[in-house]
Amino acid sequence: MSHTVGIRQAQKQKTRRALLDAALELLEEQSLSSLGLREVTRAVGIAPTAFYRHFHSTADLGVALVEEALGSLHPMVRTTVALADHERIPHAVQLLAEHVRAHPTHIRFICRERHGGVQPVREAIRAQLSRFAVELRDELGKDPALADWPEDDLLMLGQLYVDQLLITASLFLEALETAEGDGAEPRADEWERATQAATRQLRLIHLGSRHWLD
Amino acid sequence: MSHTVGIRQAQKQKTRRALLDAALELLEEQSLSSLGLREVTRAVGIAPTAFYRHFHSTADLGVALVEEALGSLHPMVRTTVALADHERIPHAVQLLAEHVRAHPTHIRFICRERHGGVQPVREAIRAQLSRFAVELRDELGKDPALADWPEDDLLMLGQLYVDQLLITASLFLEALETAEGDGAEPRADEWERATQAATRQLRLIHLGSRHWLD
DNA sequence: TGTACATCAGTGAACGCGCGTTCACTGATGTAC
DNA sequence: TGTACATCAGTGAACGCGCGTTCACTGATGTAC
Repeated sequence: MSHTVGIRQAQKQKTRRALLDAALELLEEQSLSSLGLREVTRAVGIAPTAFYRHFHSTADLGVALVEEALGSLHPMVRTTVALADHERIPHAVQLLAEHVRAHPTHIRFICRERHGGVQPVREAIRAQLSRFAVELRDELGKDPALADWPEDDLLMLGQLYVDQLLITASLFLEALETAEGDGAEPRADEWERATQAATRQLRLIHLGSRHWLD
Repeated sequence: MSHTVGIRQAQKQKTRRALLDAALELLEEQSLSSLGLREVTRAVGIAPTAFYRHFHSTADLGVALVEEALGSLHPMVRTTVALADHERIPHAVQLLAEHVRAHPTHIRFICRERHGGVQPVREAIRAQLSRFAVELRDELGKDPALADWPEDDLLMLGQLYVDQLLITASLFLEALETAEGDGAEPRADEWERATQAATRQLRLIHLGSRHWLD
């Protein structure tokens, strides 16, 4: 039997998790470039110097957050595009809405730091978004309706969708913020309006793609 | 004869300009939320305390930068949409490309702070972008091809174009950054590729709008 | 199983530094007569 | 035009504070025999 994780390693993982979570919460209200290492350790309840056992710097922590926030989303892209044409957009919007409600801090972090002041983090986000665009290109290429498209047109469409989905995510985020407190439900009509707007914009892009080669 | 500006007032304006310019340059490499008041005054060559004669805080300065960066663009929107259908997109892309080359710091600032860590600045940007969307809605409503559209569909289309133009602007910015030094020319093929991508994405949206009411 | 040593996550004191803000000031510019 | 006073953009010293980073350390966990 392969030995268990080890108490020491398990505890280290737990502290690392606490650092990431505390940072994510602090980043609700500020950018990474103004996030202090001491701020994070204070929130976790450990000495400032313990930070260095886990990350070189807050920028390093930021890169880890990018992988965490976007890494798990790749499977969702593939399964969504694999759906029948008319189910795709409602499904994507629904999935995104649920994801934003489940992980609002992740989404805000990505939106904020995509063009933020910390270069390695920007690069990490750009790399992840490129991956999404390429995956979309590959999946869309399997759609019979797009069979005749050249590869770079498909990539262009993929990028368009990725950017649009990010805009949609930030729209849902704004609807969440309109809610009174932090744990409060978003106003139902606000949420519905965001869903409608997102669906229509994606539908319009979809419609454009149907006539692209006319 | 109404008396001239006054030496004192002219000098104050000049210092204010210098503060805004210095801040804009410093914001190439960082976010507003980590920009220090002392950093800005040091770059200008005045005492830190003189800052308060012009702005309450760096957030306040940021709001002023928003008005400066976006305020002057409103006329451009109206004249572009007023063009004939087939000229609109090339003209818009061309205009945007020139604007990004002429004012890269402005564009980067807006992209960065749109979702950045300083709330009053986010609000100011959101307000300006809403104005653009409304202006686009009004101008697009005059287009015979969109005559039958309900107002809120037109607004949705306006928002889609605003967001897309911002994405395009940041695409041009990235092409600029690929250039070796700061003053260097962007590589011609890089620039051309950005132009092509922008044109095609806008054309696809335009195409979608032509078939929206089918 | 027991012992002796190695590892290493987290500690706590100390450092030099730049920050935002206060305050009383200076001296050129503006204004009233 | 000349004088006496008011205004106010910019100064410079001083403050308390939190920052990132260093360093030698502790003591629980891991490992070799």
